[in-house]
Amino acid sequence: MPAKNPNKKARWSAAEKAAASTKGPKKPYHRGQKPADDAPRGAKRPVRAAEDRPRRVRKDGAEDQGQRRWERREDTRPGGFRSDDRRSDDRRGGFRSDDRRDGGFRSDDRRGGGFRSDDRRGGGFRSDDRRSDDRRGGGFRSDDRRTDDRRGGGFRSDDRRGGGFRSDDRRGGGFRSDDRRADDRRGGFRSDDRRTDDRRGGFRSDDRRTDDRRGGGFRSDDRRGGSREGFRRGPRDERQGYRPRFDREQTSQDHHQDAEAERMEADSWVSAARTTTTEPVTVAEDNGFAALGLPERLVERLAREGISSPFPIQEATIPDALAGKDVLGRGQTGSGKTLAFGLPTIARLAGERSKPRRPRALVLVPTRELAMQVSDSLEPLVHVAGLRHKLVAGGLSYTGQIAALDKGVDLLIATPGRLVDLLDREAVILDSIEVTILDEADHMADMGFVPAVTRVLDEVPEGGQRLLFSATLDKGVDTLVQRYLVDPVTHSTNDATASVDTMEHHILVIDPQHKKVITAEVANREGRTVVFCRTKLGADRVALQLRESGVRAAALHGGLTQGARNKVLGAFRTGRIPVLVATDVAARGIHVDDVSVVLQADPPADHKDYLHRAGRTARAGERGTVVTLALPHQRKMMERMATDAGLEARPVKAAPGDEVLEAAGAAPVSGVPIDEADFRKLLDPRPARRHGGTGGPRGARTGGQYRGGGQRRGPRHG
DNA sequence: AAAAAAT
Repeated sequence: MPAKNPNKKARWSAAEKAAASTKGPKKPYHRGQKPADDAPRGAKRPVRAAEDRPRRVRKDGAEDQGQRRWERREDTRPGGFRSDDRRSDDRRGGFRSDDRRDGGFRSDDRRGGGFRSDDRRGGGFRSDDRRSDDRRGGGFRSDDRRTDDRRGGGFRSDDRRGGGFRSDDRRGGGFRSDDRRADDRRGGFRSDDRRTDDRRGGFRSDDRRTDDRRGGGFRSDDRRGGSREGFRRGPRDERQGYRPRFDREQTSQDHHQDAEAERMEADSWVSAARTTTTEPVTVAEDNGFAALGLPERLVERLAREGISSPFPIQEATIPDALAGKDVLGRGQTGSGKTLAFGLPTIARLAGERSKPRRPRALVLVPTRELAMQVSDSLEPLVHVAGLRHKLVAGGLSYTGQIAALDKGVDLLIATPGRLVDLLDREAVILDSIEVTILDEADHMADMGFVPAVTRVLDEVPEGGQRLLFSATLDKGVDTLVQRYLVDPVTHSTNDATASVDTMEHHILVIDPQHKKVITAEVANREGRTVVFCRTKLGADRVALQLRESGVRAAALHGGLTQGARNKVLGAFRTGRIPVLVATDVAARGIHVDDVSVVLQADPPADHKDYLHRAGRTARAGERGTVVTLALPHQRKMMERMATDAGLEARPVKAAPGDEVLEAAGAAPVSGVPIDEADFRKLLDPRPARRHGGTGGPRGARTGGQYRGGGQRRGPRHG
C-alpha cells in the first residue's frame, strides 16, 4: 500500500492546490492586515495596481476605487467611519436615517457584484474580477452569477433560509433578500433604505417575509412579528438617537413593496402575526415566567407578545439554568427550547458588556436555518436586556460578522463551520464564554459536527455553564455530555423520547399492493399532511400517484431547484396543496404549523429519523397522528424501531377499509385525477405576468425578480 | 438514501 493512490496524487499535482487548501493558516485579516504577498491563502490573487482597478462611482459622485478592505476597515474605524458604527448601531436601531449616506460606498460595492468576494478574500474588487474570469471566462456575467450563488441562489443556503424559500424567489436575481437574510440584514447597508427600514420599522410586508424565511411554524414567529415594534422603542434606541423614518403605515414610496407584499401574502402561511402591544404591559400576577425568577424586563417583554405561560421544558429548565447549573434538556424543536435556554442566558448576561471579540455566551446550532430562528426569536429579549447578539453562520458575509465581533457581542449564535473558521481567523476568542449552549446536539452529531463542536468547546473555559439540548441521547451526544457537562440536571419534555402526549402513533403492516390506495386514503383528509418517502424518486412517484387519485399533493426533495422548493412549500403552507410528499429533507428543520398527520409511506431508517419525522406534527401543543406503513418484511424492523423510539404502538396488520385506518383519519379518495395544469397553478398561482410563451425581456425581468423561474424553464402545459 | 456544515 505504500504506492498508494496515484489518482489522488495526479489530482493534486499542483503545489498551489495544497497551498489553496484549507490547510493553510488563515490570516486574521480582521485586524486590518493585508496578508503578505507570499501568504498561502491570501496570496492567491496578485494585486493589481491601483490605477488598473475597476472604479466605481459613489452616489455622491466620488470615486470608490474598490480599496482593499483591510485598509478600509483599519482606516475607517477609528475615524468613526460608518461601516462599523453603523453595524453596531444597527442592531439597536439607531442608524437608519443615515443609511443613504453610505449607500454609495458599501452597497455599491456589494451590488457591484461579488461584494462577498471582496469581503472574504480581502482582495477587493479586482481580485474578484479576476477570479470570476478565471472560472468562467465570463467576466462580468460570471461575477454576477457568483454573487448569486453565494447568496443562496446556491443551494447550500437553503437551510438557512429554511422556510424562507420565498426570499429566494423574490430575490430572483436580486441581492437584497440576501442582505436581509444575512444577519447583517440589520446592517442596513443596502442603499435601499426603505427596505431596511421596513424590516426594522415593522413594515408589514417585510415582517411577513421575514417570518416566512424563518419557516416560522415556530411560535417565535409570532413574537417576532411584532417584536421590532417593541424593541425599537427600547431605551437603547433612544440613547442611540433612533429616529423613525417610517411608521407602520406605508408611504406611497412603498407601493412597490406593497405589491410584492401582496404576492407574499398569498404565499404566507403565517396567517397573522400576533399583535404586539406597544402600550405598557402589566405583568399579570400569575405570570408563569415571573414565577420562574426571570428579570422583570424580560417577563414584561414576553407579556407584550402575549407569552405568559411557560412551556413544560421552560418551566423545568429555566430555574436550574438561572441557578447556573449545567442542564441536559430533551426536547424537540417547537417545544420551546429556544426560550428555555435563551431567557436564563440573557438574564445572566444582562448588566455587563462583552469585550471586543470576546462573547460571553455561545449558542451552537446545527443548521443555518435554525441559527436564524434562534437569533430572531431572542432578538427582542436581547435588546430589552441591553445586550448585543450576533449570528455567525456560513453563506453570510464575513464582514458583518467580524465587524460585530470586533465591536463586541454578548450572545453569539453560530453554526459550527463558520465559528471554527472565525476562530482560525482569530476574529473571535472564546476565553470569556460563560454560558455555552448546544442546541439540537443529536442533529449536530448526526451531521458529523462532533469534531468541530469539540474544537469549539475546548476553547471555552472550563467551569462555565453548559446547556445541552437534544431530541435523543445516543452515542454521539453522550460523548459530548460526558466530556463537557458537569453534573447536569436532566430535563425532558417527556420521558419517552417520542412522545408528546398529543401524538398518536399507528404502525400499519400492509400488503404491498395496498400501499398506493392506503397512502392516498390516509393522505386524503382534512388538514395538512406530510408524507415521507425514502428516496427522491419515491417522493415524486407517490406525489404523482396521489394526484392521480385526486389528492392535491406535491413532492419536496433535495433534487428540486430552490425555486421549485419554494413554490412547493409555499403552496403547502397556504393550504393550496395540503399534502406534502417529502424525503427526509423535510424531516428536520422545516417547521410548518398545523400538520395533523405524518404519514411514513416508507419506514424511516432508524428511530431517530422516526422521531424527527414525527416531530413535524403535534407541534407546539397541537394534536397529531403519525402513521407508518410497513411491508410485511419490515415488521420486525418496525417493532424494534418502535421500542427504540419509546413508542407504545406496535405494528398492526391493516387493509383498506379497516377501522385502524379510519382512526388515522383516512378518507376515501375521489379518484378524479388532478389536472397537471391545475396543479401547476396551485403551485404558482400567479402566472399572470407571463403570457408570452418563452417570455420577452420584460417578462423575464419581472418574473425573475420574484420567482426563481423554476416553472418558466419547463414547457408550458395546458 | 438523504441531508447538512466553511470556501
